[in-house]
Amino acid sequence: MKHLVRTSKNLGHAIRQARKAKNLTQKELASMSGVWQETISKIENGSGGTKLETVFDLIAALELEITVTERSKGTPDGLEDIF
Amino acid sequence: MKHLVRTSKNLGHAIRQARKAKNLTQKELASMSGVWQETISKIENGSGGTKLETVFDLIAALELEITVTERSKGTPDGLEDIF
DNA sequence: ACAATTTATGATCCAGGGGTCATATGCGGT
DNA sequence: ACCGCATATGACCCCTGGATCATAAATTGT
Repeated sequence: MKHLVRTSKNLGHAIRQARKAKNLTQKELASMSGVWQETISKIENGSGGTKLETVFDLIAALELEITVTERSKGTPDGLEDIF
Repeated sequence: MKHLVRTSKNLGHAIRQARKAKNLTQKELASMSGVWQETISKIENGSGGTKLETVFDLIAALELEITVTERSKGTPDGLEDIF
């Protein structure tokens, strides 16, 4: 699954989805990532202003990766989840 | 060009590279993105703690995109720039 | 419907980010 | 070596994110 992320809300969705896919509770993810459960809740719900490092911690714990590329020109291949 | 981003430093490199590729000065990028030149300087040099929104602003101005995917298992295809 | 677990909300505190301005340092061109 | 633009640094203030704790609300299982 590939998530195009343009907003905090997008990111929140991607993280929640990945967490659910691994059957983790926020609390579990919290203890694996070092990010508080309350903070995870806010992030998953797209509350903005999150710090990059916090995101990196979650991404790492969820075994995801972030890539930055040139914006795809043509028609997107339709397989991404774009929130 | 594809940048795997795990740290603020990675992000900084990706942004600087994209800016250079478009022949923009930090000041120009600043006025196009609404992010201060001084802040861009810090981000490009990998100073941590940046807020997500700031990054999104820069990414958008540079016509880049961020994607979140499952961490690639096997051998990376060797074509990415991994800082 | 209830109990237990999970998630959200609310408040407090503190550190640090980013806006802002001034200035210093760096660097390309001649 | 000098000049001008580019980038970096430093200081200040304000605001907000995240740690932390308590608790409310929602969800899940039986």
